[in-house]
Amino acid sequence: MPISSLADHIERYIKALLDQSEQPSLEIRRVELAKLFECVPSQINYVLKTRFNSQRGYIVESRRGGGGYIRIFRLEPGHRQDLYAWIYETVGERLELEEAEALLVRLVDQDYLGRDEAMLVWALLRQEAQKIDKAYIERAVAVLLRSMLLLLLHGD
Amino acid sequence: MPISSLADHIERYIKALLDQSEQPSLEIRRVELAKLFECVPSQINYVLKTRFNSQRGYIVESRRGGGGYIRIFRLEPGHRQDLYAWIYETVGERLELEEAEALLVRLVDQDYLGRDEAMLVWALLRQEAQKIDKAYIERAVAVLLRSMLLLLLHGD
DNA sequence: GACTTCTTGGTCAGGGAAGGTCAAAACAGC
DNA sequence: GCTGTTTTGACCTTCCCTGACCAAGAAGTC
Repeated sequence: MPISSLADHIERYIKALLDQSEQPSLEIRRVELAKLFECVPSQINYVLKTRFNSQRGYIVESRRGGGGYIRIFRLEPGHRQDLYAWIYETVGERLELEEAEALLVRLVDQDYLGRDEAMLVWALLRQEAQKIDKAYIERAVAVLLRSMLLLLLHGD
Repeated sequence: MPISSLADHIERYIKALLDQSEQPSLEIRRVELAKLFECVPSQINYVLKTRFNSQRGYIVESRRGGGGYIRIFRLEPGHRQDLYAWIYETVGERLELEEAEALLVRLVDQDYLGRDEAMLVWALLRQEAQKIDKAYIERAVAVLLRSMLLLLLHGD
């Protein structure tokens, strides 16, 4: 691997912008960034996909058409990126309710989550799971728990 | 500094007028607005159709001919006590992504939700929805949005 | 009252301006 | 050479904006 590929440069540039920004999110225009680094626009997508995915603690949202943009959220400013990777790994694509409960307990034990927050997540999870077709419960639990955790952990 | 199209500017202008106004409604003349923003009159219709539809909590009424006008009603937010019931009702069992976005915009407009929070929920929603089997997207969106909203609004 | 004209607003299709996807080529490190 | 990563380009989707044409109400004319 080269010390610094073009993708690495773009990654550093975006992270610097995020550092400067007061807000938790940043808006860029794909064409402009591409022009700045003298590359094709789709290179930006590659960087976003490999460096700014949710496993690494980022969420990317975009809009096409005139006035389009790409918005990047940094879930946790600074450190502890591994927490997000861990959540993605642990939750996975399917999760039983019992596993979800165990996971919540663990997060509370390790002080990533308050007890009240965990209870609320648990209550919501159970309530929604009740209404879901058996065949999809495990998938739904995974998606639900992951989203709620990302939402909660981001404020700390 | 959000990236803004002309439609976004017109939207903000109209909303500012509504905010200033004592009444929940506002009367405009299509030509005048168009002149103000140096665009074609039909651009105003585009803004009304995409930003001030009933999904987003607005009702538009108009009249042609001499002395014609366009009147925009902003539906007042329900009482805070009703918020949960309202969310359950509005989200329902299935929800299209488009409807979810409209609901989020509305909650921000009516100050139930911060702009940053709403953008994050939206980003998470889109991201998770992408990975879900088409046949279940609308059910999943409903469940996800409801959970995230209840999680965020809890405590207000 | 019927006709005409003027004054508004409405609709819709098409071009343009973003961003997305995917597969193949190029490249770097063993 | 083999493998995994990067880079590119062709093609696609979504959203914005305009202009030509349509519809309706008001006011004047006979």
